[in-house]
Amino acid sequence: MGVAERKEREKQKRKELIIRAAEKVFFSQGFERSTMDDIAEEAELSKGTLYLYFKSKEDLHISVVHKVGSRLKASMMGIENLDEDAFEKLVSMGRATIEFANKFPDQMKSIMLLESFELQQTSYSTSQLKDVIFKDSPVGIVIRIVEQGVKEKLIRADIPAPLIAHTLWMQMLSVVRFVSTKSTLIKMLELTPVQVYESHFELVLNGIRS
Amino acid sequence: MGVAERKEREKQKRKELIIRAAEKVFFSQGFERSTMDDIAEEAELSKGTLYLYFKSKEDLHISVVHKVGSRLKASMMGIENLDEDAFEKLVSMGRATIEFANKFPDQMKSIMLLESFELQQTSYSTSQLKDVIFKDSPVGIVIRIVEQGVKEKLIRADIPAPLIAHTLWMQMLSVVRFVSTKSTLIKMLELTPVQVYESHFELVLNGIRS
Amino acid sequence: MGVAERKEREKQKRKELIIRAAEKVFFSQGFERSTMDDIAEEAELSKGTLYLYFKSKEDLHISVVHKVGSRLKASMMGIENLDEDAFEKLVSMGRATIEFANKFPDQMKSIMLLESFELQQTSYSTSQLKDVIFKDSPVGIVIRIVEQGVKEKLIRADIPAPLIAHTLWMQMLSVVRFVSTKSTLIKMLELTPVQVYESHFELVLNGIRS
Amino acid sequence: MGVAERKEREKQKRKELIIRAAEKVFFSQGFERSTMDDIAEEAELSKGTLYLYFKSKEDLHISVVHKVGSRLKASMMGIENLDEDAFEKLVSMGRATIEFANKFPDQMKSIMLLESFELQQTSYSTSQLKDVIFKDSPVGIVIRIVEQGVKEKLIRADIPAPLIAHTLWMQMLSVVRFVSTKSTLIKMLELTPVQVYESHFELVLNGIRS
DNA sequence: AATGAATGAGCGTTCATTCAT
DNA sequence: AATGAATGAACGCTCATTCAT
Repeated sequence: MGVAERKEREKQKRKELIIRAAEKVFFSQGFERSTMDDIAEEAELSKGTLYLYFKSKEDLHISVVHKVGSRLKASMMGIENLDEDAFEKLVSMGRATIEFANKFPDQMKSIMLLESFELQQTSYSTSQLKDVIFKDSPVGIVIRIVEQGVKEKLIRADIPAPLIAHTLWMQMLSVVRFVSTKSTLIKMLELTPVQVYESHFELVLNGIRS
Repeated sequence: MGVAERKEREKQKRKELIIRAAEKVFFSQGFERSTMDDIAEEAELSKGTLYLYFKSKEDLHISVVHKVGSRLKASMMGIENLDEDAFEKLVSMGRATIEFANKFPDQMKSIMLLESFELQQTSYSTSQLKDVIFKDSPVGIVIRIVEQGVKEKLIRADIPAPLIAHTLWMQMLSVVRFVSTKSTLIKMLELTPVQVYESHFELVLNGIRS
Repeated sequence: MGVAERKEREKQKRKELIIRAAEKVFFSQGFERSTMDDIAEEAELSKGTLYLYFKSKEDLHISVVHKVGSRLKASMMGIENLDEDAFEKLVSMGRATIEFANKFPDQMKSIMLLESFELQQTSYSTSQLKDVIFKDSPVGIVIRIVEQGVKEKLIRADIPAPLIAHTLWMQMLSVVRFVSTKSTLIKMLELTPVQVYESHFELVLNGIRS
Repeated sequence: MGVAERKEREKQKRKELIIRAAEKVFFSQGFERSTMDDIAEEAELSKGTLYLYFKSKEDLHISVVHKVGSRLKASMMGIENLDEDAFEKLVSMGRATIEFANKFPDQMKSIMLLESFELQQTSYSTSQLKDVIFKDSPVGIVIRIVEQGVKEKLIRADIPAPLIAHTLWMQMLSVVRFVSTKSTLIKMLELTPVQVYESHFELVLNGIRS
């Protein structure tokens, strides 16, 4: 019986291996420009093998997105249940996001790309991808924190919590994008990413204070 | 030389014609999924002719992006010279952007896509595209307005003007993206895009006030 | 104007050329085992060019079948209007078929294959092919000749003309198949194809005499 | 040795099992479109196992054909030794064939397909398949019956018995093909298959009568 | 200048076959 | 003996690009 179990585990490992290879390739070349050959080579497997684990390039793509999304979400799991007020939690989430972006820059990029996916006239599977990203998006957590903040009378109640939450999240992605994109500019201004992040928090949180 | 001139003008007209056709096609199907055949048909020219004016599909793509960028910039040209204070000008720019987004949603999408293009280490021409978008980005105008605001003592001087300007511009794109992406959500919250935009202005402008 | 015409004619020639190449390949290897590469090589064209003239391998296949069918039918066109009685016409048709089979053995093979196509569990386009072959099948002519024969009181009226016609046609294919398939056997029996054909006519025509 | 024997028997059983599975799959999807995976699944064995018993897909195909052929032949074994004259025996064989075609339409189709296989210069194994089908074809039995008929002075002696036999058999296949192929036509003519078969017998047997 | 026929490299996917376990 | 994971050579089809006219 240990055999069947180990086999299963090995199979999962292979799947992970392929997803990791696909991640690398997708992120470095974009989905459309990535070929199954590229991925196979990166994974050091034959192309046919990929199809043993994923039924199509698209299926593999979805798995990659899913994986990335759940990784981010996981890194935020704890925050919601901390013994902090809403503002502290929002800052914690921000820091967790930044940490994630530093640790896994490629994956953060993919998240930002995905969240603006509808911008591209994407063919086939946008709806599926949206589902995936929506289910795994941290925005759900943010909504609940904002609701808590409204209850605590810390956050203004005149704007619906979900709107506030989405705005916060989008602005969060905004800074991250800025820092990762315009690093040269930041250096030229003799600033550090940390300073940029901190002033961002100050500005936006101030904006929502009740 | 009149002849040579007219020839030149005709050539430019043809180029414009092709760019317009390409725009339509790229925006309706995405770059990768658009074929030179599609564009040729839309332009009512033969495929070979396209290569007389653009040396590759990529070259045509860059031209389209360039065109779109300069169109947005043009729509903001006047604002800088208005007899308004910095805050009024920033609001004017915001409104101009929103108007542009309403009038040419596809082109606005392409701008947002481009501004986050560097997220993908996209293959071939990212550096060229960056140049294009940077040169044409309205952020240059915003920088000058913020500098004016600092001089007017309306805007806080403790953060470098370019940083403020970039932040403002990124957040601007952020709301536009939000409105265009999450329109269903906005309806569900019984809000209108205008309300979303107005509260955005209030929040971010308040943040930078000196 | 002559230019456009000539172009059109050239285009038709190319189509013919491809069809002829495809014929060769399909008949020598069977449809499924023939590849577009094979056909392209036989036609001395690039694979892409084939798709300029035929939208798929299947489309090309149908064209080939069509061509072959109409070639056979054409070779029988005159017979129906001869000044002969039904029996003489049937013999004429038989001879025309044999002549065709001698002149274009590959194409005759394809006709026989097609007429029994429903035997194979053919996928996709059997219905289209059936239409093609039915429309072009000489059986239509045979039916009209048998009807004439019934009117002339030469052919028995107790069996419906179409049934007789189909039987005749199927038996005709039967001998052709026999001669082409079992030529060694025929030689061993010290017979000639002609003798086999003649005794066939005698037997089957005798059977339908009124 | 009992052990070795049982092993051998078991091996044969497995082979039979696989052939039966392959039969199902080949007949329901056609040879080219059937995959070893399909067959393995139908046999409830792993794909690798198939290669333990058959060295290739083609080898398996040949075995299937062989099996079908011998099944038909078996169903006619008894007839040759009946106490009937040649004509009665020929009718018996015809009826046996029809019965077989009714009971195993798919297998009958495959026989007919095979008998006209040489029409396609099919690739690989035609020669092997020919051997198989020739060895197992009921035509051998027919030849002996016709020879008996000649001796009995029932059947004309001016045409070599093998030629008559082959003609009869080919025409037999012809009707079966007709009935199975043109069933709609037969219904339209308000006929039954039985009537078609009976008139066939009448016609062809009459033709060979001495 | 303009055409459009021709090209050929490349793509996602399939599947007969092999081989380590 | 049996497995099933892995392979890799094809396949049908697409499309950016070239080039003779």
